[in-house]
Amino acid sequence: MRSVNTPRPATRTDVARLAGVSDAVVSYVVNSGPRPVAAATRARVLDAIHALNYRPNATARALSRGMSDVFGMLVVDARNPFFAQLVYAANRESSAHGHSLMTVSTGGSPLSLDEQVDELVARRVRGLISVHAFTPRQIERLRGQGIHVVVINQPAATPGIPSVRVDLPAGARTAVEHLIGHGYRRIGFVGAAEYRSAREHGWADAVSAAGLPLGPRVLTEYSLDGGYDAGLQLLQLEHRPDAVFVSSDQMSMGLLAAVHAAGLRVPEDLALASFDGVTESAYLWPPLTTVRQPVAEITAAAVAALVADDDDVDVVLPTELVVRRSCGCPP
Amino acid sequence: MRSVNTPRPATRTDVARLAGVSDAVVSYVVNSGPRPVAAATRARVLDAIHALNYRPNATARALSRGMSDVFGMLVVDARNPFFAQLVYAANRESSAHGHSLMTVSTGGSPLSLDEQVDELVARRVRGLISVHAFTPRQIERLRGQGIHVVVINQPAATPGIPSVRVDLPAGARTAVEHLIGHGYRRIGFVGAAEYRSAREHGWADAVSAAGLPLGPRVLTEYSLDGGYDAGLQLLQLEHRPDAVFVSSDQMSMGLLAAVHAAGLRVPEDLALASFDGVTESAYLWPPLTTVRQPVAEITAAAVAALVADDDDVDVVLPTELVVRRSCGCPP
DNA sequence: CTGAAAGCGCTTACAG
DNA sequence: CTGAAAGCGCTTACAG
Repeated sequence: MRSVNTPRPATRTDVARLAGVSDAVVSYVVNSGPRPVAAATRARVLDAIHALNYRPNATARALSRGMSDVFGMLVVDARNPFFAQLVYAANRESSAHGHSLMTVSTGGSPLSLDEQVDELVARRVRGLISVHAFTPRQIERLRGQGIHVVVINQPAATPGIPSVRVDLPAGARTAVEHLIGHGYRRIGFVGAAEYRSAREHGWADAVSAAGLPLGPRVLTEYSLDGGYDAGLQLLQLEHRPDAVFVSSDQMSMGLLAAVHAAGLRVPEDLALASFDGVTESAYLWPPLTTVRQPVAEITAAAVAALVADDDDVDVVLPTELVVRRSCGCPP
Repeated sequence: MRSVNTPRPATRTDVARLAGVSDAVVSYVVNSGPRPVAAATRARVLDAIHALNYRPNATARALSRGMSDVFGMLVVDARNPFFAQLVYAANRESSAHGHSLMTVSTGGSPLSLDEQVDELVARRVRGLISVHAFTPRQIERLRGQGIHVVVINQPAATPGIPSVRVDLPAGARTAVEHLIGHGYRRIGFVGAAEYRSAREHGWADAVSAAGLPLGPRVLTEYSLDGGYDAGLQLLQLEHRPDAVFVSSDQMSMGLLAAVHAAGLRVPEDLALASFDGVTESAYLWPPLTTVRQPVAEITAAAVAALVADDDDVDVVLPTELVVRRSCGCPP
């Protein structure tokens, strides 16, 4: 059972009393403003803070300021390694700016996206990093609450809202061009229905530009199982592709499992180029040739946009093709 | 640039005014208590809430109650798939109980564990789910702030603090016994220095009980790279083991990469049994035989302990050996 | 440079 | 069943 007398944490008033100053002065030194404090006074306050092990109550501050110092982050599923790395990086980046991060995996919740955003709004998060696009109505609502928003990794910028993204079609194109350079002539595509366009267009452009016919296209889910399924479908085809561009490393991992289970080999029976460049991609067999998204730079730019509060930001970051063995390159 | 006149969100007073009642009554209906409200009044309030799209301000509520409705969660690194799954499950479980979850990956932060806990304390989190053990001093401090704590996945219970765990040695034992059943006689161990004892003891017990000599033991980091390194070390040994028990699926993934890179095969050249049972383990090549930890049950019990506020809880959950191909079993 | 005081949006005894 | 009022721990004009 819980012990009876729980000593309450020190408050700003306790500190003020001990230091012999007013509450306001304690606030001034804790926040380094907005008014100046004499050096001697400041020292006394600091001593008192230390002696009492005082930590400002973040909820009181949030109420008073009308805004917390928490950022919210919306991803589809933080178990996907790419999102996991984004969240991890965003966490570090937010901390560096004195903010905490509250992450929600929107997929797999019984609540709608709007309801999940509402929860964050109720907590008065100061900013929101979202991999979901928002409708003008949603943006208006968020803005009405004074919440800054930045949308990341969407194929295109939403007007009037800061966005940080990567040139998805260009990234896909470099991967497919690399596959073409290997001499593969029948290049398939695996992607997800919802986000199909950007990466798929990159694939289609590269294939067409090389004067080749479009290979088979499989649309599935962004998941391990989706990738596995896609692999199965591809392998069952009467006329199999000799290479495939897969829209995410997680899908590639699933697809690889399907190929192995069929007793076939990558790249000999089916070459593969992937997208994301998560750490795991180097540890799969074979190691993935993949388009690396600059996770640290994405989150850094996103947090910067939140902090700067400039709605006209549209940062487009470059991707980088990481060549490993799944495409057929030598070790 | 941001639009000028941001309409402020509706407050409880707005609702009260519209419904023609006092602020207190709005509170009573929002919280279904602590005082009863007449049905007709209640209906008017609900209408007003709806009309104004009112959402209670969570920060004001937290200040007033002295406690937020947020749970904190401490993991080492949420990019590790096992932790990612724990976090995901804890998130869902918390939501089901009306709580939000704020997760922090303690590794890789420049802050100490104490400092990271302090941040959560400053936010007045109501409870804390931690994969780290706490010292009596830390527990005392947390308790002093009225914060409930539950420690998960530690090898042993901390007296006076609720804990939810798995029988680590028993789990390891079943995996190693399975390996022994295959006829392997020289069985190695891969684990991490910090948590070595529990899983390592299980391995050692099973090996000794079978009258076999202990195979080589490699201590490294809980990471992909740690697993890769361990694989390298094992393969360089003059007298290689014919099987190995690896302490985590993430490490196993790294080790598998090392084996493949060396042109060797699992299980033919080195059989493998792993620990955790993350989703990914089924998609590796070969699929991992692994000791599955009941992630959903762990988080459910942890949240239940937090909600119940009973310090004497010590839940020990069973693991389950999932047999796949890495141990040498047929597909 | 410092302090007294109002206010942030809630909750909760206390009266009625 | 309902309301007036104090209080949670901060911040921030406003005076001095």
